[in-house]
Amino acid sequence: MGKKHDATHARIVREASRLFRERGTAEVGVVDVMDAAGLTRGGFYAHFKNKEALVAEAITLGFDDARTNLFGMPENEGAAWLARAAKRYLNESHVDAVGDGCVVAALGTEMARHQGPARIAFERGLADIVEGIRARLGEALGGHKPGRAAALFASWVGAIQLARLTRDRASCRGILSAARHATLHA
Amino acid sequence: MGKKHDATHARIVREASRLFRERGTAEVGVVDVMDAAGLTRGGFYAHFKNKEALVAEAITLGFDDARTNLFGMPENEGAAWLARAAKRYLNESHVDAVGDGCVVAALGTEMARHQGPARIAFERGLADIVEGIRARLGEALGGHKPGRAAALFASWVGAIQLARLTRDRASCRGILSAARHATLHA
DNA sequence: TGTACATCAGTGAACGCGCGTTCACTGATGTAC
DNA sequence: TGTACATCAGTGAACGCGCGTTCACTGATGTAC
Repeated sequence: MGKKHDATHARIVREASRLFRERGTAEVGVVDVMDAAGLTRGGFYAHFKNKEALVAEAITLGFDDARTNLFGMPENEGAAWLARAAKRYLNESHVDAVGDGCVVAALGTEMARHQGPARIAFERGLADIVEGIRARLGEALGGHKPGRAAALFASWVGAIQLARLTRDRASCRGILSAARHATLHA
Repeated sequence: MGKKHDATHARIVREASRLFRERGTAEVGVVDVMDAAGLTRGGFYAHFKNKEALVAEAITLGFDDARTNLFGMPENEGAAWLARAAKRYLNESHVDAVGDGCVVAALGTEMARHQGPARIAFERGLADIVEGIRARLGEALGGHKPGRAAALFASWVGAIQLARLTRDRASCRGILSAARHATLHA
């Protein structure tokens, strides 16, 4: 496995991760991904066993992005972290940038039905996120209560999804604002 | 259009609504739906212009179910309604019964990417739900604040989705319990 | 009431198309001596 | 340094399959007289 091979592999996964979030794993074909990576269809199987393997890698990359977004800032615990993370997650540009946004908000419902490697990757990524939130909440913010971190994250995921289903821009902003408020005054 | 035609039509839509929620609109074919309704593929186009039209009707039926579940009980406003609705929505049987469960929790992310009649039907159904919640919350529970009802519903939708992505039963219960708690102590 | 015809509701074979996957191949890069 | 060969990375045509859709048809139900 040479350097060029690895670089190409990474490029395919990155394009796939973006396309899958934008249009769904079922709606985006192997050809679409290879086109986006500037390659032809045949080369795909020199990099992946099959499409399912690509979906799994693309999801893992998506969760890397999510961790960076949620945890990659100076504030790293307690109320300061929570306020900052809510701002970074619950905003209009996240609603618009589906391809670069949270993989749970983009693919959550279809992954809940999925089986196989991609589903495994998704569960692992989600568990990591929830654990990261739990640790940062600490006891003061209820991080020790079972399900608290997951339910908090769920409220963010749901808010982004509903905002994306709301064409009216003012309503969209209202949802985000109410979700932030609920997060910070719970 | 005779009575038999109408009854068959309704049966197709009911089976479709269940199958689409269970397995997704892209993953369920016209043949799957017709098989479930005890018919052959060819008859489909005597009832629907195309698959998209069926998806739209199935979604509308799904929202009918959702309204019945959320609003069809004696308690009809304020804290009493909220407590009862949270119990009916945020429970384990809802997590398990995907085909009979909330259409937003089942198809939310893929509908956010969808265009056309099905998307229109989805937006309308969702707006109805949110308006129903807003009205029942009243001023005392913040129903007059823009986005409050939508953000509340979003937290429920997200909780069901994350619970469905959590294999461990205890964690699943923890999410539901935390989401109920957050709803009632906001 | 009975007969003849029209409409209804659904059948099942066939179609075109797009998708995931395979495979023989080619030009570019690396290696041995 | 130059030559001969091996490996690498990707090409592009072809395949089988499943899906949405069409269509000529058939048996059952309804209607006119």
